[in-house]
Amino acid sequence: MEAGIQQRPGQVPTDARQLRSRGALKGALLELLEERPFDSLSIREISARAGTGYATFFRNYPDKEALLADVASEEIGSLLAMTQPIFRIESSAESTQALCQYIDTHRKLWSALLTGGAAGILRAEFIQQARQLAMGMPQPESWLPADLAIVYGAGATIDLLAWWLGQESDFPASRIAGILNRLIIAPLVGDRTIAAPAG
Amino acid sequence: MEAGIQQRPGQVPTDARQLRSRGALKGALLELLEERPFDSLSIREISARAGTGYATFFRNYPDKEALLADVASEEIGSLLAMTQPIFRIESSAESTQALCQYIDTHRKLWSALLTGGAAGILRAEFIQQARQLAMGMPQPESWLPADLAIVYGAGATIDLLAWWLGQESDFPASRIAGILNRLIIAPLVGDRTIAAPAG
Amino acid sequence: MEAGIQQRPGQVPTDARQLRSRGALKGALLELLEERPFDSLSIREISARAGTGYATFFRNYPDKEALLADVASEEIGSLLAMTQPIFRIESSAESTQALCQYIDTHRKLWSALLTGGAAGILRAEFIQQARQLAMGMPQPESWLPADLAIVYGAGATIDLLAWWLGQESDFPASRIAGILNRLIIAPLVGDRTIAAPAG
Amino acid sequence: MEAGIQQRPGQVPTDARQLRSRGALKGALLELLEERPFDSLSIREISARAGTGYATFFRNYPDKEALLADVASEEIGSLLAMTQPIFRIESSAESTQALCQYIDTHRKLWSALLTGGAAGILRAEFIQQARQLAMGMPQPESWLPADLAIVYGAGATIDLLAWWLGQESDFPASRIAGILNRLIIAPLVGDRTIAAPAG
DNA sequence: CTCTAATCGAGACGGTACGTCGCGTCTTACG
DNA sequence: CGTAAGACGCGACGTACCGTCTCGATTAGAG
Repeated sequence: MEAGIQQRPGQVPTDARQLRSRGALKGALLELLEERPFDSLSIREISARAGTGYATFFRNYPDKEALLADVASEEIGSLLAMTQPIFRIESSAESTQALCQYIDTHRKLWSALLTGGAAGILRAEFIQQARQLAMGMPQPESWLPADLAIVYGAGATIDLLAWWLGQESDFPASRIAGILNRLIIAPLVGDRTIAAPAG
Repeated sequence: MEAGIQQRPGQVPTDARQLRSRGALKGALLELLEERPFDSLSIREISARAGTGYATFFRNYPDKEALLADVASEEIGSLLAMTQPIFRIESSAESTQALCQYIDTHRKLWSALLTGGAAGILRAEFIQQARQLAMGMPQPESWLPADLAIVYGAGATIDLLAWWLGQESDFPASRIAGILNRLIIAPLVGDRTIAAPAG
Repeated sequence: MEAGIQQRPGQVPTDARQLRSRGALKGALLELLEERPFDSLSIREISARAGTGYATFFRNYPDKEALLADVASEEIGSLLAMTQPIFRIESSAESTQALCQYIDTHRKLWSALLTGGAAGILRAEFIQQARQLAMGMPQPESWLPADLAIVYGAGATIDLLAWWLGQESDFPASRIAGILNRLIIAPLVGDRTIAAPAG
Repeated sequence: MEAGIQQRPGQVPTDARQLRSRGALKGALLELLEERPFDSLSIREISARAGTGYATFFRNYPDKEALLADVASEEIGSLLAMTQPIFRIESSAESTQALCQYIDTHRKLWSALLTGGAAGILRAEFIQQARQLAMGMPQPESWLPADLAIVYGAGATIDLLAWWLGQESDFPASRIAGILNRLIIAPLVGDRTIAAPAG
């Protein structure tokens, strides 16, 4: 019988064919996301673009969302790898700068990921990876539940970036980084020197 | 000739039958939202629950989202009517208190609205009404684009409330109001007395 | 909800749309049967030929076989209406003549019905109608169970006709009628004058 | 190179592994036939039951029907070997007796073979072997085309046996043999002494 | 208080995507 | 290094829902 997913979720398959299929599907999704919003894509369409059989999709992912989550997981991984120490006080300014620069460089991809039906899944994936990162970090502030700090920090960052990417006018990455720092990061880490640099 | 919607959008119908139909549909949606997430509801199901004919749905709303937007618009209207002066510095503490109290009182409803596929539309509706409210208010801060202030304020508030409603443990409304105030409102209005009440 | 068949099986619908759909489907099936064997036809293909939506097929018939049974039922009805008294001794010769003539006239249709995967359903439908007809008739012979008489008579007749229609050479209907009479009918009704006309 | 069938159809393989595979497949089919109708069996299922690889099936048979034909051919061979002289006048009574006895002894197997989707292939296989047997025999009767005699004789016999095996009540083999003799064999061979034993 | 037209229920229809299944081929990875 | 396991492309299946449509039957509100 060949029903169901052969690989456990989160497990990279070893079979070269599966690797090829998944790669093709991920690539096709990224391509299509730059053309149309996520919701409007059908599995048939993604499979066709990937040059893969329709049923093969289900051999690798239970649904469209799982594929997006896979893609999102990778992209967010790249993003966070670049901006790891974002929550450390001493370097948050540099981190937010790096993050916004990275997004700006891959603006088209991230526009696709953050606008359209994909945002929800991206947010969830971002929060999850943030949780992973936060495990070894100290409790930020007593008045703020740790989990809320993560959910809020990740969610608000996503919102801010989505707003940025959705604007017509051209805000430079540095300005957005500054806002991100002052509006979101600073209140989280309790650093007053950021909140009022001019003071 | 009964094609299309008889009433212009945003226009309340005068015919008693239409009023009854819309009321029944809104009620049915609210009922069902407390049972299952929005995405999983079908128009057929909502119509059946409302005791209304299937086609009648389309005589009143173009799609499922429009009905949700209608419901959301009303609920958010009630919410904001109760907490109007939230962005005025002198009364933000009281406003956030009132807001969280209101949500807590209608906890079940707002859980349904903010968790499940409905959140996106709620957020959009909330932002739109926030924009209306903000029209007569002064530009908050120069470093922060006005529209971003609204989008961020509304979005982050929604996120915070959604996190709260999704928690198992019982955070009192007052504590959430405090966090809301310090984490979101204060950085927006630039009031340092909130961000560091002990200072 | 619109799942399932709205009309009880064997019940002719009153809705004009359903009548039209069923008629179109039956016609399409008959057309296609003259082109390719029944097994190789897909529901999609029949629907397309009928100019009817794919899902509409299932609104009217549970599967391909049911549609064939419907068509078969009608055709066999016409056939038997023409040859009712086939099992009455005094007129069996005339009846078999009429039957074979009728088949010969509609040779193409009956070739399609009796060759290809359709034969099994045709046989079943024929047996069922034969059972109906036989209800008011006397027990034929004690050595022969009544039900077997029907099953055998109907089945063997179908086989004979199928053989005839599958032949290249041109047997006249009258000859087949004679064989049918002598080989199948006579042993059933126990008439020796048919079995040995020369005796 | 494993494309295509290594053995010509009708050719018994010499390779021990192929012999083992085919045997296992035939055995598995026979087992499964006693559980569910032929149509509902899948090649995957038969292979699994046989303990053989899925692809191995195709190395030995082009499709499911070919395997059934192989099985059927053997079983019919055994059957006919036991009842060879069925069409010889002088011994038809004994032959039909033997045939029905044999079927009765292997009732379960033959029930499976004659009821369910397998009947068609069995009928074809039976007719083919009957044609082989009939090659050396004289033209039975001038009014009856020789090929029709075979097709009809084989088909009607199959029908009669299928009816018998499908009955709830317990007809003894001898009675069925009598009916077979009188209803089918006698008209074919033109023996009036069978058709009316009491006369 | 009547009559006319809008609205209603019911539900069939053409479409489209879903997720499952089985086929027959072809590639892998293992023994 | 040969063979089982099984992934693949293909395509049909039957289901679900969408949004449109055609029916009477009912009912509201203008005259």
